[in-house]
Amino acid sequence: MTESPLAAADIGRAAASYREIKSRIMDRRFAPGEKLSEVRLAAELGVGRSPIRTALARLQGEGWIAVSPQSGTYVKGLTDAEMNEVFELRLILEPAVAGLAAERMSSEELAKLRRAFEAFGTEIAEGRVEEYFALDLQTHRAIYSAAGNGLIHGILVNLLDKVHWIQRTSVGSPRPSSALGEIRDLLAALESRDGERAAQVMRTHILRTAKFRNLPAGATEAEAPAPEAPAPSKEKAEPTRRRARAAG
Amino acid sequence: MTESPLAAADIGRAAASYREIKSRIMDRRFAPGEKLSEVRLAAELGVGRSPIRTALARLQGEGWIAVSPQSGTYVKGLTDAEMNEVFELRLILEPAVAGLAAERMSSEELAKLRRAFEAFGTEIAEGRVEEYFALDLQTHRAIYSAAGNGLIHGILVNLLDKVHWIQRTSVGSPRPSSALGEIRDLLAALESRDGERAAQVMRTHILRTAKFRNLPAGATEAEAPAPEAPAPSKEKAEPTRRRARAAG
DNA sequence: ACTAGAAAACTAGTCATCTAGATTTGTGTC
DNA sequence: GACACAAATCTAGATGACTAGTTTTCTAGT
Repeated sequence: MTESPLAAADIGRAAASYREIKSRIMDRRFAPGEKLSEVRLAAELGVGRSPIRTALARLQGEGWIAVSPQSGTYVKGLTDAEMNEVFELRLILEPAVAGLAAERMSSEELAKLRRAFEAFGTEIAEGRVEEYFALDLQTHRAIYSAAGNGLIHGILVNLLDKVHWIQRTSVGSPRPSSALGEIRDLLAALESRDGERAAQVMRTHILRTAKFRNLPAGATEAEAPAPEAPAPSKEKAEPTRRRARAAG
Repeated sequence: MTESPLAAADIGRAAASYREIKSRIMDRRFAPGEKLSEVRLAAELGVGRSPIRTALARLQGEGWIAVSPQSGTYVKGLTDAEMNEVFELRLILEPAVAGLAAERMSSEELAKLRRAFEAFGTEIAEGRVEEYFALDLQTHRAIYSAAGNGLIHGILVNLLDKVHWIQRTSVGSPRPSSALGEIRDLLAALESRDGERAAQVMRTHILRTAKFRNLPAGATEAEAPAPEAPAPSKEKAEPTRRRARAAG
């Protein structure tokens, strides 16, 4: 029943399955530690097992799930250590990419970013948090593209998804209006075509973002105490006990 | 006939197929532009199509092949632009990772690298080029591991495979004994626990490596004039005409 | 009630088969 | 010979059946 969310739109059932499953992981309808049965997913999405397997293989490659042969497929949450790894990688790549973008971004693209920034206003009002996130996302993505390196672009886009997941996982995260100033500085650096400065501003921006993510650390602890992924190793793992399906 | 190179050793047929296919791509038994039929691979490796598909999906994710639905799977060579992308990414990541490694590498691991270096000798004699490459590889891998970031480690290991492929693709590459001095400097920087210096030395090392790679540019042009990959895009591509199998 | 062990259920891995679409080949026409 | 069109062939995509292994559940024995 329910519905058939993916009727092989026009991208193939495997790609559609990938999108749907990843989407559910991203918004935590599939929580970390949850078991994903191929047959159940196939039935639920109205496709055979093959496209599901293709989708899961890709998700595994991107680090979203872990497969234990003959046992089960589990949603892999990021441990604190892995979150730090993501942060560390961003801190290396993003400033460098911002530096490249300062030299390579087209004036048109830059003007577009500037317009989007001006349109936003001067502070992050109550209900406009999502809007700010969108602006931030647009800025980062534009920088990734402008750097003109497809390899790095792919890595960063995937990384940004993980950051997004982390943000949704952690506490609602306070974000002061000063964050807008960071984007303003970033734009200014890009417009001045000063790679060094753009890199430095980006570095600061990411450090601040992480600071507002890290402080929960023991405060809100949303729901599950410590589900996490059940050891991606081929060894005898200890998969968390099968949990009742959250989704209706 | 031939043989059955992978009898599902102990890692599963899919993983074995992945290794074998990637190995053949790496040493150019599967050349860029060559068409890889799933059924042919399956027959050749003595497995069904499913493990082949799993292996190909992974190789696709890593950028080694491109799949055109209902048309064919093609070995994806790296264009000059993509080689530059690899180089650019290395130039960003490796110095940063070397910096981390300088702070985090254990003294034992460091001593092991030192021993391997001392054992090599003072210059790269005639028949010892492969030996030098092994030393270089060992050093780089040790640094990747010592940085203690699994995410970056995975990226760099995959990247190193591409570098390896590029090296085998380009001209035999001249490598002067001065390259040994670079490794010596690198080790010294690591031993002094000076992250900044390690990063700078690594940066120089990579720049020199690239220099000796780039100079062919129009010299030896080994075999195929310009096979390359047939547009990974979903659009109407122009797959190179099926070529006779090179392997006997 | 509790443990041990057997049986049932469930899992991903693999295979053979079928399908839809792209490509190549063959053939007739001019 | 050159072109247009149709048929045959080859491709990856997808499916259902089956396998080997794990995990859970049931049951017998104490």
